[in-house]
Amino acid sequence: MSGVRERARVATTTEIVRLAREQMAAEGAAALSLRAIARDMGMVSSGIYRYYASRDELLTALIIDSYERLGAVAEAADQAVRRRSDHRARLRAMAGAIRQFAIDSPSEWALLFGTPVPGYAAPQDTIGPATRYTLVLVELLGDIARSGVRHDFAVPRAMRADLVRLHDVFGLEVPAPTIALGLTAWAAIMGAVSLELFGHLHNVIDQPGALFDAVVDHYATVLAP
Amino acid sequence: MSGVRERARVATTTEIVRLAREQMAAEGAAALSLRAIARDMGMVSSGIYRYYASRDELLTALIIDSYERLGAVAEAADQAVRRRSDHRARLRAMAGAIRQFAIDSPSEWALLFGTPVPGYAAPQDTIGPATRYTLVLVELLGDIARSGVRHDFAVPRAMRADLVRLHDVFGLEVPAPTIALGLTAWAAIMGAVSLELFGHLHNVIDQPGALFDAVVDHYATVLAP
DNA sequence: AGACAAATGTGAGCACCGCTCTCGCTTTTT
DNA sequence: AAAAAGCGAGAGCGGTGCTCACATTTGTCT
Repeated sequence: MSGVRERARVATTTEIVRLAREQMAAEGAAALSLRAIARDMGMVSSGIYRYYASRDELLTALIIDSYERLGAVAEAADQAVRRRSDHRARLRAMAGAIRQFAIDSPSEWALLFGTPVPGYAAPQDTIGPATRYTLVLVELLGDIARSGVRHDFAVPRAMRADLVRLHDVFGLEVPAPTIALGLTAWAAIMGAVSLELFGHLHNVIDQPGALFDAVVDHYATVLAP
Repeated sequence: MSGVRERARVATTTEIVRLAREQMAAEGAAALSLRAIARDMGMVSSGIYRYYASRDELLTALIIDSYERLGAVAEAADQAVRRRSDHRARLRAMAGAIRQFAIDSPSEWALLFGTPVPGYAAPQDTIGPATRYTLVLVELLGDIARSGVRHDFAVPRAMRADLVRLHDVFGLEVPAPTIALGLTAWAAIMGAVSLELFGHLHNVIDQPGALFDAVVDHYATVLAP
């Protein structure tokens, strides 16, 4: 156990992932080529398949890794706000970190939130890491609720059962209107970042980041008055 | 002029687009294959290039067409609301039509708002049709403003210059806070639809459409109180 | 009506892709 | 020391976008 081979294997897989990220950053996620990675490693193309059984498997590994990193930056941004009761600052920090992640590595953002790769179905392994960054928002909503803030929002009928389930199964102690508004904020943040990143704002406004600012400002006042 | 040849050419290009849509619906936008289209038409693969010089050119044609259709459904939904002063109903109708478009043809939605195809840069031809569906929202915002509603929203600094430009260049007579909030609503709607369509809600809530409902409800009260 | 040119389709070919399989070689386990 | 498992090489299959020389069809102009 823990022989030369194992260490070599870890090194090889790490190198594959590194080259995959490099290639993804340069050419986009859909252009990821196992053959090119093998070529860069001085290996014959079939050798890659000893480490990743298919292109989808490598994609899954990259996706999980990206979700973890996104979760990590969101958590770090939230934790960096010293005054924990400054909920607006925490929302701004969290959302800003998510946007910065997208700007820093657009290919990763596209991998996570862009068009699903055709024929690729996200396996179970991804759903855990995928929810990590959303938990930061849920935590914040909990703190807002605990501070006594109550939101006046008529929760849509279709959402009520889900919120009851979240309460019963996950022990979520946040009022339904707060969660519902929080999910709305989540959608708006994700939408603003994606619209900005995918270039849909260039023909509307000159400073694409302004839409993000507006979204965050709006929800800062809505969620943490 | 207007000879047999021209009609045959139109028929062929139409057939190509039809088959492309079919294929896209079945396998996703990124899996679109010129060879497969040629095969379906009983033509040798190189023949396609007489009609579309490249895969990207065909994609551009599909994108423009999809933008036009999205714009058309949004316009139709808005126009179908008889009481023009019922701004909430118009917002719901417009947003609902956009969501329905996405659900009906997810591959088209992915083509417009998903990951940009790697190496593909949207040419100038697309920006006109691309803005058509947003004009429906802008029109609505104008009617809301003209009805006397004033929104209390601090427009982000980065957005002010853009809104001034929209006013000066396009003659947009809508107060800045209204436009800013409207753009926020736009981001939220797009985000909710994309999150739902790309399957990012399945692990959060059971009824993915509920988030969309919440978003629309929220902005109905915010924009048209 | 006939000549000419443009439009159209053909088939071979290039370079790439994901992926499979077999064959030796090496490291690890028994 | 023998058996097993892991690994890289190489050939090969079927697919892709795209180019090019060639033949054929078709519309137009003299």
